[in-house]
Formats: sequence, structure tokens, C-alpha cells
Amino acid sequence: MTKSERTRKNIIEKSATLFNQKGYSGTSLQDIMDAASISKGGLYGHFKGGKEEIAVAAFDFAVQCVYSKVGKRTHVIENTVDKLKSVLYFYRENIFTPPVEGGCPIQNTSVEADDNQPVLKRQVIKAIQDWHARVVHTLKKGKERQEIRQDVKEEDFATR
Amino acid sequence: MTKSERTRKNIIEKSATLFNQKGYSGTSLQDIMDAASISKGGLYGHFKGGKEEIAVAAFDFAVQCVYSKVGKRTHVIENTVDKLKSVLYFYRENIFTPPVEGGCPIQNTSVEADDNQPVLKRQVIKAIQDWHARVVHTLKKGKERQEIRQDVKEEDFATR
DNA sequence: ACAAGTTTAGACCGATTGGTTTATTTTGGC
DNA sequence: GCCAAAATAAACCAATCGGTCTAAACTTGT
Repeated sequence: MTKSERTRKNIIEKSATLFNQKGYSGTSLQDIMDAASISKGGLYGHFKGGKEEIAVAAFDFAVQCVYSKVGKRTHVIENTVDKLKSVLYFYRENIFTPPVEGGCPIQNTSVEADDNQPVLKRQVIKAIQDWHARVVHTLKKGKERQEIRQDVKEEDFATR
Repeated sequence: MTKSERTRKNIIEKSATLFNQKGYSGTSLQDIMDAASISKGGLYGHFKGGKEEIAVAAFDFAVQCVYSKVGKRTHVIENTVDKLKSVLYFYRENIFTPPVEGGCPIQNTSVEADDNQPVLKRQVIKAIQDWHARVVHTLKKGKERQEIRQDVKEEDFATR
């Protein structure tokens, strides 16, 4: 991994924590500069799109980070019902020690980006839809394996 | 109600919506000025403590607003279990049409005020504790009425 | 209707915001 | 070890931030 790739990754990781804790408008470029130990020029060298582009990359990273941690727990579980349960357990266990400091990035970002930040909003919506699709997929597999009752409506269940 | 009381109330109501939708740092005094149709001087006439004092009053108002709406639903229900259930139903029903635009003020505020805003944070904590106490109280009454199993631990249940 | 007391608008302040640019250093392929 | 390319620091910018203050416009009790 080249030097600049490492720097870029560091910016994303550090800013992901900041955005998750303080929100988009609550996080200034100065905060990111301090956290990542880089100057403003360095920031724009990696993200010519400015703050927004950094937030987008950071959100992607945060979601990916949660996915991977959840995935490690679920993919070793065979039974479909247990698999879904383990997701809930994961969230319950990690309320006070989240994968990314500050809590669930999807929830946190969705709270603030409701109006205001159209780009981030679209990203949050996409993340939720993606999550939704995963649950639907898991449910369908569960039916095939006869572990889920046939009359369960995947879409409705996933929405909840 | 005197004129200035009405103005003050208007500021609180309008800013409560703003804070709930855009967060504390996402809401500028200019936003409030526009929404409440008042100048900066007028704002500081009513709230010499500035933005923070407005946010505190707005949060109080928002919480009170939710309480009153929930209360209207629950206080007509006799059975304790049904009463607790009705609270959950209330939240489910009002996901898309919340009492205060923007969703649950306690959740929204807690997400942002984690670090950052110590005053707001204390207020959120107080609101959560208050809510917690209400549930405990309801559970205790339920035990007296023999509607709740005696081995239920009020504190633990309320926390969840 | 008038005077005392409030409430208001708006200019003003320094600090900070996100963003741009330029000059300098560092990196990495050759 | 050299040199083009990339990364960086820091000065700089206009805009906006939260906050203060004063003079004018208002309520309101009498």
C-alpha cells in the first residue's frame, strides 16, 4: 500500500468516527485536520469534493465496517432463525461498544441528513435498502430450508 | 396571553421543529429567525442565553409535546400490560407522522449531543431517566393489581 | 392619552466556517 | 540518484457563524 493510500485511509477512518459522533454539520474541517494530523491542503489533495466527499467516503467505510463485524457473527450460523436472532444479539451486545465509535452510522446519519444533505441522504437510503434486501434474501433461503413458515411475507418482516 | 408570551411560544415551537430536523449545530440562528419571523435582537430579548437556551426550551417543549400525546392514549387504558403495549403501538403508528416533525426528539438529540453539548446532554439524560421512572412506576402498579408477574424486575424491564 | 418599561430591528463584532491557490516538499518509477 | 508527479503546508478568501449593543418601535398600566 502506497503512502498516499495509507494517508487517505487514515483520513477516512478518523473522520468516520468524528462524523458518527458529532454529525455532519457538527464536524468541521478543522476537526478532521486535527484528528488525522493533516493540513487543509492535504485534505483537498485526497478529496477534491471537500467535506461532502469525505463524509460520503467515511459513511461508506463505517457501514462496511459494521457489515463485516456483523457478518463474522452470522455467517457461521446455519439455521436461518438463529442467524436473524444473532443480528439482534449483536446490536444489543454492542450498544456500549460499537464497531464505529458513536453508535450505528446508518441511524446517526439518517437523523441529521433527513433534509439538508441530499447526497448523504441518498446514501443512507441506499444503505437501508441494501440492509432490507439482505434480510429478504435470508428469509427466502430460510423458506427453502423449511426453517421459516411459508406464510411469512419477506418484505413486511424485513421492513420491521 | 400577552404578546411577548405568544412570541416566545412561537419561537420555541418553530425552533423545536428545526432542531429536531437539522440538529443543534445544523440549525443556525438565521434559520430560527426566518422560521419564527423575528430578528436576532428579538431572539436575544426572549433568550438572553442565546442559542443554547433556545435549544433547551425547544427540547423541553418537544418532549412535553410527545408526553402529552402518548398520555392521551395510555391514561384511558386500565390494564397495565395493555397500557405498556399501547405505548409501543403509539410509536409504531407515528413513525411517519410524529408529534414533532423530525421524529423522536429524545433519540434525535441524544445522537448529536453525545459529546459536544453538555447542557443538552444532561437534559436528554434527565428525559430518559424520567421516562424510565415512569415505566418502573407503571410496572409497580401492575404488580399490585396482579397484572404483572411478581418475578419481573422493574428496573431491568424498563431499561430495555 | 401618556409615560415607563419591553420588545424589536439591524448594524456591528471577532471568530470560524468551507473552500481555493501557490509554493514547497516528498514520493516513487526509472 | 534523478526528475516528473503527487502530496503537503500555509496564506488567503468570502461567507457565515453566534453573540452584543443601541436606538427606535412598540405594549401596557394608569
